[in-house]
Amino acid sequence: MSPAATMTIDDAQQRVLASADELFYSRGIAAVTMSDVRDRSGVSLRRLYSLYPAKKDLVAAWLGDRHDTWMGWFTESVDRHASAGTDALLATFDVVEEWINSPVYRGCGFINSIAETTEIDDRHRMIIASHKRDLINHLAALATRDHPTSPAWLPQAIAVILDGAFVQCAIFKSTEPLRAAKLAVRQLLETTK
Amino acid sequence: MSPAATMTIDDAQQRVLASADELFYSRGIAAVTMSDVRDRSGVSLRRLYSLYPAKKDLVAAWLGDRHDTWMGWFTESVDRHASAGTDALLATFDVVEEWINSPVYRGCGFINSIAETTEIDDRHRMIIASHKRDLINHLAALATRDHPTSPAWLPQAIAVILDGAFVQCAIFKSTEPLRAAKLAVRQLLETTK
DNA sequence: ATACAATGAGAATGTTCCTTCTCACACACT
DNA sequence: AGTGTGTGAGAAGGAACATTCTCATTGTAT
Repeated sequence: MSPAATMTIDDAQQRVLASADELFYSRGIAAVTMSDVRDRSGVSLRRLYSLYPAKKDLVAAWLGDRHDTWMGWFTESVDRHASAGTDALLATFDVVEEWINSPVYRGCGFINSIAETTEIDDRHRMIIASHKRDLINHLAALATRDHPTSPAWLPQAIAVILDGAFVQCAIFKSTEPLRAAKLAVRQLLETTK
Repeated sequence: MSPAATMTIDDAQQRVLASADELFYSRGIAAVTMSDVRDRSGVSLRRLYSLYPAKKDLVAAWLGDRHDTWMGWFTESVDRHASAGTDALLATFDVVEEWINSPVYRGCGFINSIAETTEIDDRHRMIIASHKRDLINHLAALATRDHPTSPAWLPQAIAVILDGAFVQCAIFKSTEPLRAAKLAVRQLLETTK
């Protein structure tokens, strides 16, 4: 009944998703071939296609997986900084700075992906929009908790500022845009306290 | 001596650049073939390749051309709004709102392009970074003129906010992010006056 | 009118994929 | 040990596309 396998289904799936993340994020979707994913994951093309019937299915799985991973990392890191005394909304900038400073940083994978029109369809766009919506919602929860008198537009504005910083730090290969962004948010928080 | 031509060189170049802009901006670079550019411009493949020896050369010409066009449109529109009495830095959001509301809006062409890793090389990345740098410099000039006591980070922060709004308005197909962004900038300007 | 040089139209070339298929092997169960 | 199903390796099929090439045509200068 159980299939002869040098690797369990779950194991293969995990390896594929991990490889897909490294490849798609660092090179972009179009620049990664299914053979590249096979080479890095060690999962044969046959198995790869039995897990994900087409590249677009793998891309969708990757986006979903990256959303889970990224949001998990982000919320936990912000919590950690916030419990260390930093204002939670300001802490988002410290958290993001670590990411942007890492050598693998290449902008926001979701923003990058949506520009790859030959690789992305409406299902993918939906996942990307949900990701950004979830980020806004999380910022809104932090604002409600720590800045109860702040204006309703603040979480959306901070999300805009974060996305702008993701983009500009990638374009300029610098964290200067992020620092300006943080100063702006600090000012907003001080004057809406 | 002068070549037999149904179209002058300048005319062909202009038609190619106009077509390239419509196609590359609306569909993305990878999704546009050289034959698409020929079909829309009416300039034969042979001529197209004599003007631009490779697709990447056409892409570079397009990016340069779009920078000129976009910055020209932007600075003039902001001037117009500002001379009508609106604060120049705030006016940038009204100007941008017109663009984002237009049916062709598909985000910032430069931000979109840089994510198309198979189509973009270092020369292109340089043009894109220059474009963003020029935008920041223009905002800095407006700030110096109209908000002489504003902090040094303000122009960079506004540029970050604009880029974030470009991105989020494209992802959500909505101007809501832009409105939140404008409110944030209004607040920044009021509190740093 | 004639010959030349450049051009347009689009066929041909070469490459790069995604996806499917073949074949020989390995494991599971008898 | 024997049989059958599932699998890995990688070849094969088919499509898309950048770029080059062919050939008939057109405009130009004599």
